[in-house]
Amino acid sequence: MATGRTHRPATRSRGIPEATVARLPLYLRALTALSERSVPTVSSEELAAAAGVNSAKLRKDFSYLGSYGTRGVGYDVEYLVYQISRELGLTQDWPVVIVGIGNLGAALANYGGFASRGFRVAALIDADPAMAGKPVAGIPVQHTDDLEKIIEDNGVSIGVIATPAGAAQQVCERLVAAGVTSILNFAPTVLSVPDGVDVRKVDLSIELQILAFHEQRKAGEESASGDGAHPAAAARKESADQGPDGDVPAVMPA
Amino acid sequence: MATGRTHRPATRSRGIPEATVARLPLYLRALTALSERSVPTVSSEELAAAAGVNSAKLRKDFSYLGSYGTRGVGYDVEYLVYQISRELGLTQDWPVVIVGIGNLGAALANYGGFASRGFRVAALIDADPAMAGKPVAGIPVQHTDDLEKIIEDNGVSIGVIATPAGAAQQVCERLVAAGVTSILNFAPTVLSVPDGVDVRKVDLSIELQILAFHEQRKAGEESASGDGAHPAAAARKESADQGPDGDVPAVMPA
DNA sequence: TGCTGTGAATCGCTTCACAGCC
DNA sequence: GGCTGTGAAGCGATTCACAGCA
Repeated sequence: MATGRTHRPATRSRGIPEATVARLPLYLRALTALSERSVPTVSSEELAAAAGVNSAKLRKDFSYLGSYGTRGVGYDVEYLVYQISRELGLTQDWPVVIVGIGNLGAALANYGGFASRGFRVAALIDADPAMAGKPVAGIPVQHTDDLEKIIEDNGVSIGVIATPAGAAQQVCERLVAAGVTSILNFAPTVLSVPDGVDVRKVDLSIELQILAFHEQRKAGEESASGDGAHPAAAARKESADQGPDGDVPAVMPA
Repeated sequence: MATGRTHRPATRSRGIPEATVARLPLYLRALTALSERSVPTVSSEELAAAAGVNSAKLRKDFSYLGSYGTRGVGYDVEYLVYQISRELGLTQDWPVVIVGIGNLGAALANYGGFASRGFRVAALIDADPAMAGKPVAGIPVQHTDDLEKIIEDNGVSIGVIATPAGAAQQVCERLVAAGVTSILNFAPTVLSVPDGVDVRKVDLSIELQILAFHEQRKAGEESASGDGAHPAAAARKESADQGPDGDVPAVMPA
């Protein structure tokens, strides 16, 4: 137990702010779309609009990576795609295991965006013996008993937990003991992990509760400002920050 | 219930920081677990540990809601559960529609945590005519053509988008035009919405990319500190901030 | 001229440390 | 003595505004 204040300046090593790291994937997606349309260059203004952030923030973000733009012109799309991919570590392939092949786990396994960029589903693992061998998304499900062997054989360092809440902590411990150092947790539980292991979580009901809070507030205000009333087609605004991204806390730092 | 409620929330629910709102669901979950175990009171220290945050932050968070604790003692569990639920708007029922009943949409529909607290799946909507009438999680899927009618008939103000990226913006516009003012977006796209509509997004591949960044960094450092090597059973640390929660940007404000 | 890159100002959240009350 | 509630300090992220360069 870490009682002794292990004060670590959070983001040590390379000085890219967490908030910036969390936005890089957004930029990358926007850039990839531009690349597919063979657009050669973009201005910070255009790219920011496509990524749903403001341009000053984007320029500041990029300034942490280096000086990849050209004054008076903008950014070379292909070059930026490469630089960001490299920065995010997507130029290599990351084998990933998914543990817990229920509804959600199966949906994740089938999710296309997985393989698309740098990630590969190396194995599916479930505790139900009846699932063993059954293929999901073309990959045979393996039993939890073999978890350690699977992790080691495939050199997996990223694990996805999609088990029920009750099983998550134990699965987490086995993953970590077997060598996994990054975990994406879909189970509605707080995971305890040793230093050096990163955890990110995705939780539907938390997101809904946050929306409900704001929804309730809207209902309470009701017609404070003059406009409002007709949300339909009219003015549209690029949402400044959608959801859990622009976030900061991100990962538990090593 | 009701121990020290001598005070009224002097600071009416105006200025609750987004970061605090994003943590309330976490506290609520921890408190609910305590409640089920019939624990009558908790200290900020204990509750903070259960929620995976630090105790000063928790106390500060609660101070925005009012003075619900008792000095020298702690917080009354039942009373706090009620206060936080009320603050989050969970004392009322929120009908929710899910649009896009593919793998993910179906998994969401089946997700238990949905109904558990304040939310009810009012309808499932899909563009595929072949899906129409087919029950998923006991609820018959309806066709997109009837989207507007469904929203209005059920008084839905929260929508979940689980469609492919290409369809998301259009679905979003129809939801908003029909009266939805909060959207949870699972499609990997930036949604444009009018002022007054909140959007939160959940994106698997973004989370993975953020993990990959840190993973790559770890591989680069390698052997900076002496220990390492045996991540197994030893020291375990309550992750300070797991994933997209402790976040701030949250919702696009009205 | 136009757009990037960045110091400086600002904002908001977190953390500290202790006063206040049980 | 113990634990909450909170002013104040600290810190990171955002935003501003403009210098610098193609």
